[in-house]
Amino acid sequence: MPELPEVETVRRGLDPYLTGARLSNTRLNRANLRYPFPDRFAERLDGATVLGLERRAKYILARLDTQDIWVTHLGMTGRFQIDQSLSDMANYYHAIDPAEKHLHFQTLATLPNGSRARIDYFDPRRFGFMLLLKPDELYASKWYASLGVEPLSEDLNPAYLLNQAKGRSINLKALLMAQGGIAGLGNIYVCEALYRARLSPDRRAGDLKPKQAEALIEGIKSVLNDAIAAGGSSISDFAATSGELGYFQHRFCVYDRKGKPCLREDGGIIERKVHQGRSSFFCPVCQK
DNA sequence: AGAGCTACCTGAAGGC
DNA sequence: TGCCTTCAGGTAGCTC
Repeated sequence: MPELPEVETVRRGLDPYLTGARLSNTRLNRANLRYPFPDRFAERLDGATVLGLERRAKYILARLDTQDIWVTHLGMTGRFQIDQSLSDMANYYHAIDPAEKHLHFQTLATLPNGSRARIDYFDPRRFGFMLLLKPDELYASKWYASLGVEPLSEDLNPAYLLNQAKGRSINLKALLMAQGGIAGLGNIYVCEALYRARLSPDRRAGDLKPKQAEALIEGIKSVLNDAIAAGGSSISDFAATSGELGYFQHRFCVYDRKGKPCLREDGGIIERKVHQGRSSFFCPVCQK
């Protein structure tokens, strides 16, 4: 599900309910997702107030007034859902019936004006995870420190990309997928960005020319911005916190379009090829 | 350094 | 109807 646009869509959906809210009644329905939940997780969330919600790459960071930072990664199938229809505490918890066997985490967010929302986290494959860290623990952690630049920031520019690509023999698909260079792109948006730049995923990174780097930067930023504006891409099971689906999936030019015609006048038939174990989709005619 | 494979886990879809 | 295989938005770890 979630690459940067989907994670940003989730962050924006949660923000009005979580920022400024006091957490309570946190409940875990199992001991682990990808990793075990943090020690005393529910106890440490309960009573805390969320100061703000941020996104870094594909991570959602909730800063708490307890100095803890509540980190969530959605993995492949993680999904937050908000329920504001709480008439009384008796219906606070979902009944855990078979249809909701993937509901792993719940917390109650109460804003200063008294309005309440229950925040539910579902994750069928459980590749997602939650952490609770002090700021210095976060900044010192290997995974956080190794994240590359934010693609929508000024930090991602042609000079940076050329420097990343310089002398590398990996292909462009691998270069863009690596979270240590540019953080937040995933399989879909890498495919789409390469298409927008008319560059083949197989092209050797070290051969990238300045003009091509500019086109690639433009492709990356434009596809991410377009996808965020569309509320992300809903394929299979992604939905915003409101349950609404994104609609960028209807605007894919290459992803999951194997055998279909390229949308460009000078294009061919979209092909699928595996790079590093992940499907790449591209037009062999207009992407060189 | 980089490619390829495995693992984590469930569910959907397609072939027969 | 089932049974089997393949594939899926991510990341980490291992070998060669």
